[in-house]
This record gives sequence, structure tokens and C-alpha cells, in this order.
Amino acid sequence: MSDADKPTLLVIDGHSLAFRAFYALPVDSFSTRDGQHTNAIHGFLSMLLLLLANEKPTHLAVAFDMSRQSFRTREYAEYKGNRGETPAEFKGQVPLLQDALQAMGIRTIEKEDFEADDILATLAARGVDEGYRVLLVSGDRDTIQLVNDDVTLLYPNTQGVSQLKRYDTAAVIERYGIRPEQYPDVAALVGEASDNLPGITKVGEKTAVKWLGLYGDLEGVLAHADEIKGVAGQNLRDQRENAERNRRLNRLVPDVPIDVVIADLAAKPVDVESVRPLFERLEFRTLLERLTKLAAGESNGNGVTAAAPVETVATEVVPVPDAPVSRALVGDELGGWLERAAAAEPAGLGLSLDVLDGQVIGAGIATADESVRVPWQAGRPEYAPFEAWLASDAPKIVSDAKGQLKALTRSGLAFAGLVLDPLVAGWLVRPALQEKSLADLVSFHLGETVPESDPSLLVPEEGSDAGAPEYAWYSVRLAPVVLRALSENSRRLLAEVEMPLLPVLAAMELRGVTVDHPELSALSSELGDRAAGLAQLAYAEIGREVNLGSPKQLQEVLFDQLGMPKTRATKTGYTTDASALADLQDSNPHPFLGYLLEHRDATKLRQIVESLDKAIGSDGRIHTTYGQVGAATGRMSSNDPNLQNIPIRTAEGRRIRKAFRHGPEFVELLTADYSQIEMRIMAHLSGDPGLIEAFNAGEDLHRFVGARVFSVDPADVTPLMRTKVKAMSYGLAYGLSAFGLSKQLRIERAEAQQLMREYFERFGAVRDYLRGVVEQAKVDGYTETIFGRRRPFPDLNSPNRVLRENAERAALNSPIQGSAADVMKIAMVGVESEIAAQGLGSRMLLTVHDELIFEVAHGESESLEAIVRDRMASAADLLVPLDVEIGRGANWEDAAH
DNA sequence: CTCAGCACGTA
DNA sequence: CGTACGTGCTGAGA
Repeated sequence: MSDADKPTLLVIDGHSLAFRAFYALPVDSFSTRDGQHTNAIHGFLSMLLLLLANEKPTHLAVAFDMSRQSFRTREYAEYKGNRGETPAEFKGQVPLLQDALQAMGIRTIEKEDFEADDILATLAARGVDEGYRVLLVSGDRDTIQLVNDDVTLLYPNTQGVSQLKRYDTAAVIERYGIRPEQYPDVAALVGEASDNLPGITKVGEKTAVKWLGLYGDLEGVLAHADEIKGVAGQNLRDQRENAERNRRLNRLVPDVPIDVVIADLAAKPVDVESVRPLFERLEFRTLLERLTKLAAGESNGNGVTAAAPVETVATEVVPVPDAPVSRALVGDELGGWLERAAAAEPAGLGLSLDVLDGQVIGAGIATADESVRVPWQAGRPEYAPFEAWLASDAPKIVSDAKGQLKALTRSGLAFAGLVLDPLVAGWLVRPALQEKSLADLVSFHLGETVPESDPSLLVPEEGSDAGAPEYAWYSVRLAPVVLRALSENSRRLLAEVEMPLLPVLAAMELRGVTVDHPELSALSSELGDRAAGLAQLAYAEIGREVNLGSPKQLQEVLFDQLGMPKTRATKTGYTTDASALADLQDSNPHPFLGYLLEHRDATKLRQIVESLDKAIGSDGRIHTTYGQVGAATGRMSSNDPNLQNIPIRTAEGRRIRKAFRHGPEFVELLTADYSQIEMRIMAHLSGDPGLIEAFNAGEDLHRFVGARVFSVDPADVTPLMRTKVKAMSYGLAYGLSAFGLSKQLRIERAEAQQLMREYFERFGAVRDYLRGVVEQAKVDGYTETIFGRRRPFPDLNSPNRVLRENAERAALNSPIQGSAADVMKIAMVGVESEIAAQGLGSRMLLTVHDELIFEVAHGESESLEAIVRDRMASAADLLVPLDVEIGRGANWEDAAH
């Protein structure tokens, strides 16, 4: 059996690690509201989670000292007698820590008369015998003696427990100049102050190692004590009992009588729910989150190892390398460094820009071993090599590149050669937004902690927060690790879609969209007046003033004062949402309800108008920010402000769209959207002949489907029939139930059920496909889009029904929504590059999932429309055509079709 | 001041 | 008991 195949047994000295954590973490910052100190528990568990994620032990246990008394104190009463009273704040934490471990399903072991390290020695010996690779974690140096080819020691750094140094045989030899089994001899000679074991006066590590080199072991040294010259030799002869006693005491017992079968220590997936109560009591929110992530990432729940890239690929994580100290370089010196660096990292150099007020003020550039700082100001000759490198095709790896790309553009710097954004790549690995920042990514994939900015950091080091050179260094080191975690298809998606899209989004953000301020202001005050009037009317109905925006106060009015029947329960009471209020209006008509609903509409719209108005920049335009790594399905999001939820359903809402205009240099806006893209994708993925025919027939989809479902001629499909099949069709992709359908259409359950039955009779392949998606995902642990974008679903096999069914619906929807997102992204890249290739002045401004909005330059209406239509329609080759609808107009509303 | 919960806008 | 988002408000706790 090769080493890599061996199971890994992890044994931790619980006391020593918890004690380290106790002193490493400020006790004041780790206490619950009711005064329980938790710093030792928190520190220990934090370290444990890191170990579980990074080392992936197959078996594990935590050993504790039972008391201060042991066979050692009986032999030598002063043993550890120098240690003060254990702080009460610490003592109280140990039982809680043991409870936490138990809840996590981790075995704790203690044995009367022995110390935890003896248990480590015993388990290590048994583990090696039974063919395990053994990892020990202890803060007691005596455990160094246990290291051998199969046993590795992880020893906490002096500062705390956040970093462990890995001691294998080679590391021990390097650090101490002796083999691990010789360590107790050295310690016996030198003594161990912390254990109150005096050694030989004047003999330190160097002398001890020298003597052992000469005479082999302690026995040999003592046998030749007479030959050793000098004061040290004399002291050795005088104090040899010290050494002999120390050696007896520091020998760890490899056969403590404990009835532990190592196979029983097998690591079980942590059940987050059984841990939750205790963690919540200890107020460990971050830890619970990390634990949840760990549980989600480790297993897909059914024991089938998913091919999905959900497992961290970090292996060598401890010890943590320190970021190289970086020098500031400019001019020829930088030019030379860049040349050498490029040779060292042919896949690309790490780059991170320092940005202040949207402008570049400097940069960090790194290889995996070295980083440099580059200051920058416009127009200085000494920065020419830097500018040339930026503009060249030299490959660059930039984390969270979009914002930096914008800063480069704003600073007038040409840029090329972006080959990878590790943040985007990491999102493709785990698209559920787990790793939101470079620090998260570093922690997950490298198992390291970025200084200062990471909440899991145990001991914040002062003034060591990461700057541009460090970010560049992390980026370049992340690149190969993250890429390895991606499937081949995902890598292609990254290279051919996501990376090319990144600068496109940056450009769109910079362009912004013109919005008419006076129009919004007028709308806002109009809506404000209306809301105020409606509020007065509502107050009059109930004879008092309440805050209509407060669900709590509304509940008092509706259920107490007006005595209306209770609505659907929420966590904190009963819902007052629009559909519930509409139901109430049916059963218990009351003018208050109508005024309340209208008031809601008015205030909601006003709030949207207000926030848009505030977002208009000095250029008269709104610049949203797109979240390329926003959605788990692959979609983009828009924020600050969100331009993807501008009202459209009501006439009032559409007035907001009228305020979105073309800029003065342009003649109109053009909107282009995919018609029914999700249904088309469903037709493609399911191969349903009926649905495919529906799209190829070129007839109104819902009319066609309605004709099939209700067995009538298309011409005889009534509006009501059309509404019903339309709701059904759209609901399909979301995992809609008969209950949900009946609710939405306000029809009987039985009728909804009947409708679904008829539907699936005609479009059976759709149902088969949707079922198949979930079944396959349960086996694989993930779903995949047409273009290979994967999304893991750890809850699909959860015993918790709510979790499982939620996961099933999400899994069913994911390939559909995700493929649509793939198609749109491909189209955007294609359109942008074709506009550039043809040298058009028109520009792509916005994307709203299945819609693109452009600003049309003079005389380009037709050519732009042709480009957009072509690139959107040809973005994917499906079994059904991709239909694109285009409209033009002076504003967003008029440009709709 | 932060945070959870609710409600609601879009595709 | 319909997927995916982002935002703003309230009210509770610091």
C-alpha cells in the first residue's frame, strides 16, 4: 500500500491545544451573553475544522488529561509543580469542549493515571501497526519522540494555535539536528522548565546534540561522562540523576491500557443539526457556518464520491508559508525582474492593483516565491516598463479583476493578458457563493489564512494585513490549485466564456446608462403624495395611526382590532403579504385592506425611484455593478443599484423605465431579448417532440401547448386556457406542485392536478427529463448545464425532508436557468466583440438575464440589430431555434416591443 | 449600531 | 408546498 492510500488517523492532545488557544485568544472577545468564557473552545474548534478540511483524516480522536495526578507525579512530586493554579476561566471550558466534540461525533479519550500524550503514543503505535498514517497534534514537545516515517507531529506555533508546524522525521532533523527518537535524550539533558524538570546546568540544546552525536544516546553519554571536559562535563557528572530522572519521566507510554479500537474512530460526517444547539448556546456563529460548509463540501450524503469538484485540493497546508517580503521596484530594475519572473511563472504572474478613489496608485506583482511593489503615477518615465508590461500580452492572474480593470481604464492604462481570475474560477468550483473573497479562497483551496481580513483568523497580527503584493502572491499560488479543481468542461467555460466576459462587464459598468433626474424626482414626489393620502384613508378606516410598513403593527390591526382570520404563519406571527391580503379581501372585505395594498404599491415604487435617483452620477448616468459570480446557477446579478428589478408589470412601474434614456451622443436605445429561453432549453434538454414541434411551428407557444393540453384547435384556445398552460409551463422549470399551481391560478387542487396530468400526457418527455435531472444529481452530487457548468447539491440525500425537497427543486431548475445564463454570456461576448470588429460606436449597456440593452449610435440601428440578432441567435446550437425579439425607442419603455 | 425577518421588485 | 437574485424597512438586541 502506498502512503497516499493509507487511512489517516488524527489524534489531538485536547488539553494542550485548548490551553494554547486560551492564551492566544482574548478572553474578553470570546464570552457569551450569559458570561461563559469560550475562547479556548472556539480556538480549539477553529483549529479542528481547519485540520478536518485540510488533512481529511479518516479516523480521529481527541485525548484529554484526566487530572494533574499521574504516575509521573507519583514518581516525582515536583513534576509540573511549577505550574500555577489552572485559571478557572479555562477549567470551565473543558467539559463544554468535550460536549462539543461529542456532538460532532468525535471520540474523546482519557485514562486515569496517564497524560494525554501517553494516549497519543499508544494510539500512534497501534495506528502504525494497523497500517495507518498517523497525525498527532500536541503542544508538548515530548511528542517529538513519536515521529517516524508513519507518524507526523503538528506543533502549534508559539503565538497561538492558528498555525501548526509540521514535523516529520526530516523536519525534526532539520530543526534539532537529531533523529526524533533521540529527542527525549536531548530534553533529559537540557531539562524542561515548563514541566519543572531541571536538566544539567550549562547544558543547552547545542551541547546535548553534540554529545549525542559523539556517544549515540543518553546511556552512551552517561557512560562516557568521565571523558567530557569542562564545566559542562563536571555538571553532568554531578547532576546525572537529573538526566536519568528526566528521561524516565519524558518517555511516553506506548501501551496505555485503553480499550479503543482504531476502526471505531472512523470519522463520521458531522451532523450540523446535532451540533447546532450547543454552538448556538456558545454563540459560535462563524464556526457553525464553517462547519456547515465543511459538512456540505465533504460529502454528498449518500456515500457516493461525487466527481464534482467539491473537495478541497489543498494537501500541504501546514506549515503556513509566510508571504515573501516585497521590495519596491521601478524602471529598469523592474523590467529585469519582470523578465526573470515571467520565466519562472510561464502560466502568468500574479497582479493586484492598489486603487484609491477609482484610480490606480500602485500594484503588486508576484511569482509563487517572490513579490514586488510598484508605485505608479501617470506620465513618469520610471514607470514605463510597468506600463508596457500591463499593456502587453504577458499572462496575468488577477483576483477580483473587474474592479481593477475599471480602475485601469479610468487611469488611462492599457491592459491585456488577463488569463485568469481565481475568484471566478473558484466560483465555478463551488458556485454557492461560499468563497466570496480572495481570503475565503485562500483558506479553502490553500488552507492558509490571509492576514487580518479573515474571520477565522485566531490571532490577528498587528499591522500585517495583506496589501497588493500579498494579494498578487496569493493569486498566483491559487491559480494552479483552483484550475485543478475544475472539470475539463468547466475549465473551457472559464476560458471561453467567463474570462472573456469579465472585461465586457467592466466596460458596461463604466458606460452606465443615462437616467432622467427631473422625471424621477417628479415621479417620486407624486408617489409620495399618493402614499400619504392612502395612509390617511387607511388610518380613518381603523380610527388610529399605525406604521403601515410594520408587519407587526399590521397584525395587531388585522387580527386583533378587525378580527380577521389568521393568515399563513411566519416565524414571528402571521403574514401580511400581498397575496394573503388579497385573500382576506375576498373573505372579509374591508376598505382598510385596499388602502393598505395601494399604499404598499406606492411606497415600494417610491423607494425604487428614490434609490435610482440617488444613484445618478455626475455624468447623468447610473453605473450598476454586475456580480459575475453572483448566482449559484451561473446568472449575473446587479447591485448598487440593482437594475435587474426595475418595475415593468404595472403602468406606474413602467414610468420608471421611461426615465432610462439614451445618452446625448446616441440616437436611441435598442433592447433585445430571448423569447421563452428557458422553455426552449427545456425542449432541448428533454428532447420532447411536442415541445420541439411547438417552437419549430413558430406559433404562439402557449396557444400551441393549450391546444394540445385541452385537445382543441389552436384557434379555439381561450384566454383562460392560455393563462393556465402558461402558468403550468413556467412553473415546470421551478418544480411547481399541484398545490402551488392551484394557488397561483386560484383554482381547486383537483383541477390543478388534472391540468398537470393532461399536460404531462402530451409532454411526457419533459416530466421524464425533470425527474431524470434529480435522479442523476442524487447519484452525481451535482447538476450540469449544457456548457458544463456544475452546481453541487449536498442536500439531495438529506434525511431532512424540507432540505431535501428544496434541493430537489433547485436541482431541477439549475440546468435550465444555468444553461440560459450560459447562452446569454456567450451572446454578450459575441456581440461585444462583433461590435468592436465592425468598429461601431453603439454600446451594450445592460443585461437583465434574458435581455440586453444597447445605446445606438447615429446611423447604426440596422447594423447593430443585425449583429445582436445574429450573435444572440447563434450563441448555442439547440434542437429548437433561439428566437430574439428586438425593439427600439427613445427610452427603455418605448424600446420594449 | 448590527442583525434577522419580512416584504417585494425582476427574470 | 416555485427557481434565482438585491434592497429597504422595522424592531430587537447591543
